[in-house]
Amino acid sequence: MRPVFFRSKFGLYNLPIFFPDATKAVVRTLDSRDIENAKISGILVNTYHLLKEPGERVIKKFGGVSNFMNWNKALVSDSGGFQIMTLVKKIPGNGHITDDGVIFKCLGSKEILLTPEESIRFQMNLGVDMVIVLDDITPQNVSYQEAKLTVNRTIDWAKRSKKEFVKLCRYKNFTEENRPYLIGVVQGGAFAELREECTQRLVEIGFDGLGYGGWTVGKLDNFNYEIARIISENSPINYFLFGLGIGKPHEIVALYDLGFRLFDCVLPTRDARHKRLYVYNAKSIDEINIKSENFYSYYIPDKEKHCADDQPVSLACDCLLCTNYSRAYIAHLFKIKDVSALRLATIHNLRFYSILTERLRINS
RNA sequence: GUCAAGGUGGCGGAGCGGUCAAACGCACCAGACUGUAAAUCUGGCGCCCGUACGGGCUACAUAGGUUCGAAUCCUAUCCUUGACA
Repeated sequence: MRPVFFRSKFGLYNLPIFFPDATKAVVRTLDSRDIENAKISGILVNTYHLLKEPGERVIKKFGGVSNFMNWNKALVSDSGGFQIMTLVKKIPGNGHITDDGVIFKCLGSKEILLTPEESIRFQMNLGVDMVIVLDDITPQNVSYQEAKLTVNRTIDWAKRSKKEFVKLCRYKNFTEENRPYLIGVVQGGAFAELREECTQRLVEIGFDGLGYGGWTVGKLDNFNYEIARIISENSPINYFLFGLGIGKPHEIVALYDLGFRLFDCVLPTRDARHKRLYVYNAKSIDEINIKSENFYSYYIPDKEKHCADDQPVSLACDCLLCTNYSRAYIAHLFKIKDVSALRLATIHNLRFYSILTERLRINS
C-alpha cells in the first residue's frame, strides 16, 4: 500500500497533499494564515531562490523557513534542478552545467554555485520535512543519447546527494523517526527504457520516494501517464511518489490512481493571478464527483457579462471569496486592478485544490 | 461678435499630399500558463467574402473644390475650447 501519511515536525498529514509553490518563502499575494485558511497542509519552497534571497545567513538566523514565514505545517523544498532547466539550459550565457554542479549567473546577481551536496546541505538548513535531490532535467525533443547523459548525471548526483544526506543526518543527530524524507527524481524524457532504468537505479541508491517532473510532459492533454506508470511500477510500494509541477486537477486525479500522493504546482496560484478561477461543476462540496469526465470548469472574472452576477464564484466551495462575495464583486476587483482580487482568487484556487485532495481521500 | 487653436476608429491620441483601414495606449474579444525570471504573455479588434495569402466596400465633423492621388491643401457651414470685446 502506498503511504497514507506525511510526517512533518508539526504532525502527521493525510495523503494526498497538494503543496502550493511558495518559491521564495511566500505564496504570492498570500500570507501564511491565508494559506492555512485555504486548508492547505503543506507548501514547497525553492533552494535556488532562497539561496539568492534572502540568503542562507537570514534563514539560519531564524532557524529555518518555518520560523521565518511562521508556517507551522508540512514544508518541502525543491532542489534547484528545475532552475537549471529554466534559467541555465534555456537561456544561453546564464550559467553552465558541469558534472560537478551548476553555476547560475543570471539576473545581475552574484554567481551561485549549486552542487548536489550544496543543495542537500542548504535544504537541511531550511528545516524542511522533505528534501529533493538535485537532478539534471532531460530537455524536450532531445536524442536518446542526450537523454541518456542527463539520466547518468542525475544518477551520479543522486548518489552524491544521498551520501551527503546521510552524513548530515548523522551530524545533526537525526533518527529514522525524525529525519527529513529524501526523494530522488526520475529523468529520461519520453524514453520509457531510460525512465525505467533511471527509476531502478535510484531505488538501488535508496530513497523515501521518487519525483516525476511535469516539465517534460507532452503538450496540453497529451500528458504522459505512461511514464508515470513506469515509475510507479518500478518503485517500492512504500515509496512516496511526487508529481513535481503537476498539475491540472484531472492530471492529479489520474496520477493519484497511479500511486502518486504528493503534488506541487504553480497553476492554481498563477492562474488565480491571471484571472482563471477553478469551479467544481457541482451544487455543493458533497456533490463533487471527481470521477466524472468534466468535474470542473473555469470562471474568468473579467467578462463583462459577469459584472452584475450576484452568485458566488462556486457553490461547491467554502473559501473566503465564495462565502462572502459575488462574481460581480471579484470581477470588479480585477477590473480596477485591486490587489485584493489576486489574494481572494488565489485563496479560492488553493481551496479548490485542497478540496480536490479531500475528495481523493474520500474516494479511495 | 472678432481673433486663435482644434474637430481622427468605443475612448485617449499620433499622422499633416501617396507606403493609411490609419502608430501607440486604454477598453473589449479569444487563447496560453504545469518542481514560479510570470498581478504575465500571445493573437484579434470598421464592414463583407476567404482557413490563410488576399480581395471588395465604407471611413479621419458636414458639403463642395484643387490634384493622377486628400485624414493631410483650399472654400463654406456646423460644433468645441481659449483670449479679446
